[in-house]
Amino acid sequence: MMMDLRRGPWTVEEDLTLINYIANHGEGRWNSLARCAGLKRTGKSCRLRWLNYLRPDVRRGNITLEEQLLILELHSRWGNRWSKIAQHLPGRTDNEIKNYWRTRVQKHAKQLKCDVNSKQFKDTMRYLWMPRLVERIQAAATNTTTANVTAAATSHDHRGQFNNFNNTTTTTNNNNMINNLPSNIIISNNDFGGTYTPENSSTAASSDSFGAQVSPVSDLTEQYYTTNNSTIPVNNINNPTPTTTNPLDHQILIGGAYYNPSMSSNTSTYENYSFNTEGLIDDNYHNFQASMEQNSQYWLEGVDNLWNVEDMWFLQ
DNA sequence: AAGTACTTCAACCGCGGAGTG
DNA sequence: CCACTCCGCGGTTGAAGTACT
Repeated sequence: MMMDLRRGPWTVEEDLTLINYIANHGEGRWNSLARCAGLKRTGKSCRLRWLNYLRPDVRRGNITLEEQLLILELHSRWGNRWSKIAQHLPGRTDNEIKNYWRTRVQKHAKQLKCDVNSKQFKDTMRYLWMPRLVERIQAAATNTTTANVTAAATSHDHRGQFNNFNNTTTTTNNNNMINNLPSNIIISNNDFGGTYTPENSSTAASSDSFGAQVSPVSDLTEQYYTTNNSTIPVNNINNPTPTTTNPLDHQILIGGAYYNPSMSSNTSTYENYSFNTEGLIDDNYHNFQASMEQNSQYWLEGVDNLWNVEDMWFLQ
């Protein structure tokens, strides 16, 4: 029989009912859960409400710089695989990341009058946006060790009204946030001289943890060896020539600059690149900057209304 | 102050895959 | 196999909030 099902925003009472039911019976089997709990909602709706909102470990508040960096990085690898990306951002939901991408990233692309998938926009992200994010993360980490991130409840947040769970202020040390980056994104202030140790890299790619900077991060970094100070594509250990075509497969971040072999000329071998001790800058990066200057009028016009106040660091 | 445009994000929808009988 | 149900994912919508004129 088809009982009348509710739709639209959830009420406090419905939230309470769902929370209490799951506290007593656990989650899963959503259709029967909805029925047994007496909720006039579809199982789907209950699942969504729980996973995206009521779940105790859902992380609220603004997307941090580190999370932004991660989203850009992971999206460049996996595209719109939101749930997969979300797995690497503890407490964030696929919905939230998807919303972030659509409202922020796609907006910027639109304002630049280019497609998010275009090379132009990807280069902008890779050579300007992401390095700048890294710089800001570094700056934040060195400027203060007491900076806190507070997860603020929104006006839609019912949870604080009826229980104590998840109402603690989330306080995160910036150094810890940096440690939470995946190990193939290394923030480093020095040169390319990280010591490669095979035993560190090994095949033990079993952990999804972001904490260990000396071990590969599962499927993200199968092709990487990671050291304390640098991340080196496996291809480059004994063979200087990249063997895959995905530019990001070979992207290395050292000294706050992205090194991306495949951004270079047709003869993209690693020998083409020069490293320095301040940061690793390749010829392409210079070329890109040069072309940016050449097109400064275009870019500045675009950039002028491209970034909101929060993003004004971009211009400096 | 009021009207309008824009932004955000919670929630919905359709689809495809997995499981089951 | 086939039919059916359930679940999870990605795309989309629209209400509420905010900014702008």
